[in-house]
Amino acid sequence: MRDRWRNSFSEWYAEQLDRAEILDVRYPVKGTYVWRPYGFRIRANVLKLIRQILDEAGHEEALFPLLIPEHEFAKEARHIAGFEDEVYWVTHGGRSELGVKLALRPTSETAMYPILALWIRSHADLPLKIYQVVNTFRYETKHTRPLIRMREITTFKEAHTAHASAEDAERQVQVAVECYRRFFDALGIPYIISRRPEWDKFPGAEYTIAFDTIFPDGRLLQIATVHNLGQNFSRTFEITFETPEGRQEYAYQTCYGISDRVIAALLALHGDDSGLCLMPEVAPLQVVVVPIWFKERKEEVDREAEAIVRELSCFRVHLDTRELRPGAKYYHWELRGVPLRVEIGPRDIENRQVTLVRRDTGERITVARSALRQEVERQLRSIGDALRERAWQEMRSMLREAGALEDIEKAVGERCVALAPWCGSKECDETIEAHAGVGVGGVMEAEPGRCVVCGRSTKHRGIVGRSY
RNA sequence: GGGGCCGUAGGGUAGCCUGGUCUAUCCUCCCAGCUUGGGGUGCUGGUGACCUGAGUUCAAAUCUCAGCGGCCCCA
Repeated sequence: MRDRWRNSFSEWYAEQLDRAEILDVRYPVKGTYVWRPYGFRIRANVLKLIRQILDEAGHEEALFPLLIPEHEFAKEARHIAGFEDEVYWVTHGGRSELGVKLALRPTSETAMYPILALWIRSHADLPLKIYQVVNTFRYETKHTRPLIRMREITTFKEAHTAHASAEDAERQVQVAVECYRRFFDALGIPYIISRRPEWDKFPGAEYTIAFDTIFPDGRLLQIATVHNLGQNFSRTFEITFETPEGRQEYAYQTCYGISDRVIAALLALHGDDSGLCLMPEVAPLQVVVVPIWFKERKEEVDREAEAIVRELSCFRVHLDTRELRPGAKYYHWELRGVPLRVEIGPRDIENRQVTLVRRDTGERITVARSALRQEVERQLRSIGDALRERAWQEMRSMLREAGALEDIEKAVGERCVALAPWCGSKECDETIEAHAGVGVGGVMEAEPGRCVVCGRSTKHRGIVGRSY
C-alpha cells in the first residue's frame, strides 16, 4: 500500500521521521534538528559507504575548521556573491567584538584553499584528493524541512581535488560522477544526471554537474553536485605548483559534495503506508527475530530464538524479547523499516523450519531450519534489488517526454517532470517558466531535436519540474 | 520577496469567536498490577499540558502587542 505515501507525501515524510525515531524536530532553533540514535545509525552506515567509495577512489579524509575569517571568505567575488545572504557570522568572543568576523562555513572552499596553497608546491604533490564530512550552516530563508532544507546541514560529504592539467581535472569530474553513481546505486536511489544551466551553477565554478532524484510528490530533489572549478579559485587563493619544466602554474580544481538529502531520499523513496523500508545495505537492523510464545513452551522457543540469533550474527540482527504480543512487534519493526523478520514459534520448531517475512512485499517464506543463514542472505540481497528496481520504476513513471510547451505545462501540472528539447538560451528558459511556472533545472545530452520554444535545432534536453 | 493560518500533557486534539462554569476534553503514548500470546490482548489504577514576555481586566488557555517556533499559498 502506497496511497498515503504517494498522495500525502509531505505528511507521510514528517510522520516517518518521528515515528521511526530518525530525527527529533522539536529542537528550538529553526532549521536545525536532533539525530536520534536509530536515525544516527542509518547516517553512520551511509557514511561508511561513501567513505569506502571515496577511499577506494584515492581520496584521503581530512578535517578543516568550521570558522572562516571574513577576508578569506570574501576573496572570490562570485563565490561570496552567491553565498553572502546565507552566511552566519560570528561577531563576538564573549562580550568583546571580534576584530575579524568569522563565517560559519556554508561550504569549505575558502577554509581549505588557503591551506591547499601551502600544501601544494610541485607537480609531484598533484593530484591531491581530499574530503571531509562536516556540518555546514546556511541561513535559509525558504521553508526549512528536515534533511531537505536545513540551516545546519549535519552531514556534508565534500571532496576537493587539485590537478596539474585541465584534462586531469576534467577526468576527475567523471571519476566523481562514477563514485556517486556507485553510491546511489548501493542505496537504491534513482537519479538523473544533468548539467546545471549557466545561471544556476555553483558560484565560482566553470560548470556544475548535478544528480537529481524525484520524490513521490513529483518534485525534483538535488542530491549531489560535482563542480569543475577550473583555475578560478586557484588564481584567487594562489594555489600554484612548479611544473617539471620549472614554471609556476595555477592548479586545476574540482569539488563535489552530497548533503543530508541523500538520507532524505533513502527514507522517502523506499517507504510505504506502513512506514520505512530500509535498504539492507544501511539498515541499522537487517533482521529482527520475533519469538512466538505460548505459556508452557516459552523457554523452548527462547532457546531456539537465541540459537537463531547466534547463527545470524554475521548480519545486523536483533532478538525482540519485549513482553508484547507478536503483532505489536510486527508493526513496531515494520515502521522502522527492518528489511527482514524471522518468526520462530512452536509450530516452526516442530517442523524444523523458520518463517521469514519480507518488509518490502510482506511475503511470508517458510524455510528449512538448516537453510536459514543462506536464505536470509539471499532474501536480503533480493530485497535490496527489489527496492532499487521499484524506486527506478517509480521515478521513470514521473518523467515525461515533452515535444512542445503545452506538454511541459501539462506534465508539471500533473506532478511530473518534463524532458524537453531546449536550445539553452535564457530567453527560451524564461518563456518555459512563464508557461509552466518553473524553468529549466538541468541540461542533458540528447538526440537532435528542436527547441520547444524557438524551434532552433539542438542536441540538448532541459529538465523541467517543480523542485525542493 | 509578498500574503495567510497556527502554537493546550511525549504525539494528536476539544475548549478560544461571546474572558469567570477549566480542579482544562477525548484518543494515543508512558508507568504499575493482573491477564493475554502465529498481525496493534483485555481490564483496573496512575503520571503528565494552556510557547515566552509585556499589556488590558476584579478575573486571561480565551482579548491586544512583541518575540520565538510551526504550517500553507503566491513570486
